[in-house]
Amino acid sequence: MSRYAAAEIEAKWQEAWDKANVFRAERSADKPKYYVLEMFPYPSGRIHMGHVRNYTMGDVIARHRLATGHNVLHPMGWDAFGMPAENAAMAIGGHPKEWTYGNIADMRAQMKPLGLSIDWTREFATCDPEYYGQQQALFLDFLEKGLVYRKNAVVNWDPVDMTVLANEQVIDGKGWRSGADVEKRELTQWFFKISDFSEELLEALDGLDNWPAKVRLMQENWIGKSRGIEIPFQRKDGGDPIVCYSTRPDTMRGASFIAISPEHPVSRALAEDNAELATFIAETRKMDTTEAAMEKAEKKGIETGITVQHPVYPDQTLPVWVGNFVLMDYGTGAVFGCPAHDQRDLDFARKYDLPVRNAFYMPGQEIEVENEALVPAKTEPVVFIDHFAGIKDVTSQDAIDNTIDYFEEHNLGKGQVKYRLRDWGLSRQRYWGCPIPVVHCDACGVVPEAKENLPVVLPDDVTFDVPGNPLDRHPTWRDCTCPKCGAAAKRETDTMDTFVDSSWYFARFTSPDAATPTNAEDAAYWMNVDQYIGGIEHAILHLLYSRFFARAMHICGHLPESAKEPFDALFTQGMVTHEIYQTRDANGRPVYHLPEDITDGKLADGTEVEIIPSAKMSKSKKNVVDPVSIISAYGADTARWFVLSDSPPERDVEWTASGAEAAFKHLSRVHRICAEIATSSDAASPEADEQLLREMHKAIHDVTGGVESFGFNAAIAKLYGFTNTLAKSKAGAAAKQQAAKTLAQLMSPMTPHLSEELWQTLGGEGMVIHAPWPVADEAMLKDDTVTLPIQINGKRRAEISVSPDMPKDEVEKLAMTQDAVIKALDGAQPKKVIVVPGRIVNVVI
RNA sequence: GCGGGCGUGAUGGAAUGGUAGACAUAUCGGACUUAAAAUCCGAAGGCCUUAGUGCCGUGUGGGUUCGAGUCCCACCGCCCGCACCA
Repeated sequence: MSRYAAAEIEAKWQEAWDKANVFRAERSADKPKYYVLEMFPYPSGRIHMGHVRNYTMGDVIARHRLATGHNVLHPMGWDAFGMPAENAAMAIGGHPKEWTYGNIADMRAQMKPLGLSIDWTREFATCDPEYYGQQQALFLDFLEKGLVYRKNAVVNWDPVDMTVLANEQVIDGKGWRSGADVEKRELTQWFFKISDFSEELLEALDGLDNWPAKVRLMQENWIGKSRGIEIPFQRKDGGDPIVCYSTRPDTMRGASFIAISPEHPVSRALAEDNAELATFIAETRKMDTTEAAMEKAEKKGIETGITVQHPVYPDQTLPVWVGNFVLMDYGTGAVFGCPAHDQRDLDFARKYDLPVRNAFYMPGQEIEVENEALVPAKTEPVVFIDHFAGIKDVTSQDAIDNTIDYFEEHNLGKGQVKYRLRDWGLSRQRYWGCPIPVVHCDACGVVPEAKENLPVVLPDDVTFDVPGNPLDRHPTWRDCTCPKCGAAAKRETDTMDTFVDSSWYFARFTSPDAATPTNAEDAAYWMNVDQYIGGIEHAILHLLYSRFFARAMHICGHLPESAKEPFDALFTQGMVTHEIYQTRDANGRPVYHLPEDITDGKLADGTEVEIIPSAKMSKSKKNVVDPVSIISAYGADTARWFVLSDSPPERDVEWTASGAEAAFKHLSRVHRICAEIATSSDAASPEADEQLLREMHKAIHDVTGGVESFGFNAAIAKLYGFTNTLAKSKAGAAAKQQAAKTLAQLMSPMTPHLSEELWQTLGGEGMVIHAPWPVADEAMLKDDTVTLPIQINGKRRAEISVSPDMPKDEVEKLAMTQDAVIKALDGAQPKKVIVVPGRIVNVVI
């Protein structure tokens, strides 16, 4: 009997699929379409287990849909622009373009052996001029519709390398290469007007029923709609009032200071003749621009000397401070501080000895705030002290509403709805990205490039021996003529954020060769993406940007109205993790070791290694397993089977050598069992046949359910069980062959090559990929008897075996005859008996 | 810091509010073998001088419920995101 020769089987069936052109997606009216998409990879050069897991999941869905009669679109491409290519060029020389296309070729070669059901004819990379040229066309359309504009924004500036740094390149406030203190610099940059869509993007979340609730919630919080109020505070020195924005005007009575942003016009004006303040503002500008860093940084302030009047209690005077924690981007760049009811304000007040005044307290306990701010939930009732709007015992939410009304009635302020969502800055001062297609003309100003001049192609003759954007120093690339007046002009040298590239690639896959960004018929037919799969790390930005882009593309006529929400269903999968093996060098610094160098917790020379629990696979920790070596050792089906087993897809899965070995052994076993069954001539056995077929229908039911609901691990557990049943069954050859063919089919989304081989061995007709998905017979799913546990006061004490249809009162009667029940009751009547048919009986005493 | 998530045997994990630990790994025992590998069969959450229809047990502490791994509150730990990483 032949062994399970994965390499041979896999090559053979991949060729057969190619020949039959099974994965080619063409529009068709006779079948329902199904578009399944996994987030496309960045071409780093090597595929990793995370890719294998992600693409295998998508492949299971795609192959299952194929088997259920759908016209499936399952494309693949490359998110190919970005910093790593430039970093590689700087570190090892070469050109980002060569590096990137070389990596794509390598990764494609590593991916193909997985046997994914991908229509490779639709493949593209975002760095192809054919793709980014259409992206430039989109940009021009957006510009025309007022969806893009220019404004000033700050960037991280490395004063030594004379270059703009990404947040990732700023480490503890210093440039990652130069180590110099990073400064902030203001540049004129392009922005997408995503904030115009705040309300729409928020409201439409409700309709995304097939998105994880957590992602919708994260997006809701990110958009951050708040109802608040703008309150002008009159300056005692007669200057323009300082307008504060607050979402908690119910705390007004406790206001004891005003804090304004260092970038606030008042701060800037004062700094001109206040050296101390100027220094403070300069210091603040050195802070990381990330929100996380701002929030974690020590809250500092400096008093301006300006005072304002409390709008409701005119005898109260509040000092105005400049605070490093106030963001100019949000609200009005000024807030009032209420230390009693806000922890940050309280810490600030304690630090600078500012007064702490309660606005309210909890009913029944009049607490003075000490070191912990009193912040009740908005729905909790509180007692207001001396409140101007005449409210006493109400919830904070009611108090907020009343206060806003009161302020509006008395002309003291204006209710305002605000969103946290900011416009999307897309300008990047880098070479390896999509050029922004505009020119700067001395006479006409900023002029969009003419569409017939697209694509604006990146020049190849650039060098990376010095930092900064090579486009800036290119001798001729910038030179162009103004599309408006024909005079000599200069190209924009900024390129687009790589998030732009990934915000519409899903639409481009519907017609990758179209001469416009999309083809209307193809987009109408294939959109939306029926199932999108990717990492939870993209829960906010990528998905929100894509939702915005779909709307903007609709406005410009590139997508139908129905594609405004481009992803019908979203699934966020977990990572592949691995243990970390570590030893220490002479200086006590950690040294990491590759898993393949470890045997029984030891290195080849016998040195014991420290085992650190599972963590995300990363090159620096060396806890990586190369899919290529796994595939050559065991085959793609084993790798696919393993990444789907054990862990639920949304959670992390730990790669273990023993697990991979076990997956291989199992597939070998299935191969062997099926080969035996194929040649078996056992006579039929009515009882055993019936039993096997019942189990087969249960397996069809459970595996189908698992595949359709992302319960791949559960589906695989069921397949293990069914394989055992089949192996032990005393059924006749015919029943066994039927069961084995079904097993091959049920496994085919996960182990497509092996399934084809088994199907052929068992005499199945054609290829399993063309066989319709089996359907479970409902009548075969019911058991004759069920075991009901009997609980007494919630603790299991006995069990009875009954027909699933036995009426409730009969089940109760039978339960009462059980020894354990009689003993526990001791002649008394039970307080209550709960019978859940088919589930449980609980006797309450 | 803020927003979101997760926490179950030695390990990965299963479990529409209804028998906690399915399935798998590692481990141990047995069969087969001259031997090993492979294969097959089986044991197994913890506790106990009472081995039971016993007690305890799903990060910690409370709560709701006839019944909680599951729902609610608080805390602890870990993970993801925080707008120029992709």
